Amino acid sequence: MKTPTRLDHQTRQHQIVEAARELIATGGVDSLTIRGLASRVGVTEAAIYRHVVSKEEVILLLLQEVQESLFQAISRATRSDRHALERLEHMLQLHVSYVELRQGISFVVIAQAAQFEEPRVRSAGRRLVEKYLSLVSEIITQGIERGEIDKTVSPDAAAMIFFGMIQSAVTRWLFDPSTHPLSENAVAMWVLFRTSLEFSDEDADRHLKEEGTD
Amino acid sequence: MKTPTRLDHQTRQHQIVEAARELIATGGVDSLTIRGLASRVGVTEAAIYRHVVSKEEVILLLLQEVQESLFQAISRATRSDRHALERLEHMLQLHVSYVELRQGISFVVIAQAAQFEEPRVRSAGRRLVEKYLSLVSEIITQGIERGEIDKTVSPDAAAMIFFGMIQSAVTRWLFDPSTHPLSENAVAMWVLFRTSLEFSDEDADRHLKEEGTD
DNA sequence: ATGATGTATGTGAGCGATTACTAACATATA
DNA sequence: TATATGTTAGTAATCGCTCACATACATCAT
Repeated sequence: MKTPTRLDHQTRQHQIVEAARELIATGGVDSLTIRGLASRVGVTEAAIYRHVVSKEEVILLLLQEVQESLFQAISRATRSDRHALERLEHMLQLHVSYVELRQGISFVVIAQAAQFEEPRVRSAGRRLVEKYLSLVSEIITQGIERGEIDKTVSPDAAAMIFFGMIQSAVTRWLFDPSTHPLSENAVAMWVLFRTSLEFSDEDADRHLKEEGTD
Repeated sequence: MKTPTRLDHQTRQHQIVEAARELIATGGVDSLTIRGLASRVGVTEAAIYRHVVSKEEVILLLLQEVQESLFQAISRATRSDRHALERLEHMLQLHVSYVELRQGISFVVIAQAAQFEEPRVRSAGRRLVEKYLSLVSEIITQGIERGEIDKTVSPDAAAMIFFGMIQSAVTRWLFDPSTHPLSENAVAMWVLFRTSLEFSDEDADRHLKEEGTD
C-alpha cells in the first residue's frame, strides 16, 4: 500500500498531460509552456523534467491522451448493433459532447500537429485523423453491407464529410461558443447529411426485403 | 513618375504580408517572427517597424489579405448565372485550387485566430468564416428559390457542411499532400454531398415545370 | 541650376522578457 | 544506502520591440 504523500511517476506524468490540456484549452497552444505546466502542477520547472524528457514529449503524450479519450468517448456508439445511421448519429452526439467537455482540444492539437516540423508529432496527429476516418468509414461500409445505407455511397468520402462537419462546427464554436452551440449545428448538419446516405424513397421497400443476403 | 529604387510604404507593407504568408506556409505559425520577416524581405528588424506597428498588425493584415484573395479566387463561381449546384461545384474547385496555391494558409490562420486571446485577431478570423458561410448559404437560398435545390434543405447547415468538406480535405492534405490530393477528395465528397441538395427523382419533373414562379 | 530642409526609410546595437532546458544539491521514502 | 523526486540557480537562445543615428529622395527658396 502506497503512502498518499508520494505520487508515482505515472500519476505525475498524467497530471502534467492534464495540465497541458487545460493550458491549451484556456489560452491556445502558445500558452503551453514548461513554466505554465510547472505552476499548474504545483512544482518547479526542473521537476517537470523528472517525468518528461522534453516539451515535445508532452505534446506527444497529449496527442496520445486525446486519441484515447476521444475514442473512449465515442466507443459507446461504435459497439452497438443498431442501424448504421443511428450509430453515426450517436457518434456525432458523443463527439460533440466530448468537444464541449474538453473545450475543443482535439481540433486545436490536430490543427497544430499538422503544421509541426517534427515528424513524430506530425505522424501522431496524422494517425489520429486516419484512425477516426477509418472508424467512420467502417461503420458506413458495414451499413452498406447490411443494406442500411445506399450502396452508391463512397465510405471514404462520407467519412471525410462526417469529420468535416465536426471541424466546421468546432471552428465556429471556438470563435463564439454562445451564438454557435455545437450540438444544434451538428444536429442540423446531420439531418441534411443523412439524406445523402439513405436510400431514395422508392428504393427503400425493395432494400428492406433484400436484407440478409450475405 | 517614381524612381524604381524607392519603394513606397504600401508596397513594402505588402511585401511584409507576403513574407508572413510564406513563412507560415513553410514552417507553421510558430515560424512567423519579426526576424524571419526581416530576413525574407531583405531588411533589418527595425525596418519592419517602419511599415507595421506590431506583430499583431502583421497577423491582422495577413487575415485581411487571405480574406481578399480567397474571395477573389472564388468570385468567378459566385457571379455566374448558372445552376446553383454548378456554382457550388465550381466554387469548391476554385477554393481547392486556392488552397493548393497558397499551401493551406487560410486553414492555418483561421485555426490560429480561433485560439488567439487578442479580440481583434479573433473577430477578424470569425468575420472571415462567417462571410464565407454567408456566401455559400446565399447561393443555396437562391438555388431553393429557383427550384434548383430541395426546399427542405437548411441553407446554414448546408453551408457548414460545405465549409467542413474543405476543412476535412485540407487537414488530411496538410499531413500528407501526396497521398491525399485535395481535388480528388473534394470531388468525391461533392458527388456525395450534392445528392442531399438535389430533389429526389420522382420530384424532379414536377419542380422543373414549376420554374419561374416568382 | 543649386543648395537647404524635411520626410521616409534604412541600419546597428541593445533592451527586457521569455523560452526550453540543465547542473548541483536537498530530501524523503524504500 | 539507494533511488525517486524535488529545489535553486543558472544557461544560451530567441522573442517583440526601441533608440540613436545614417541616408536617400522630394520639395522649395534663392
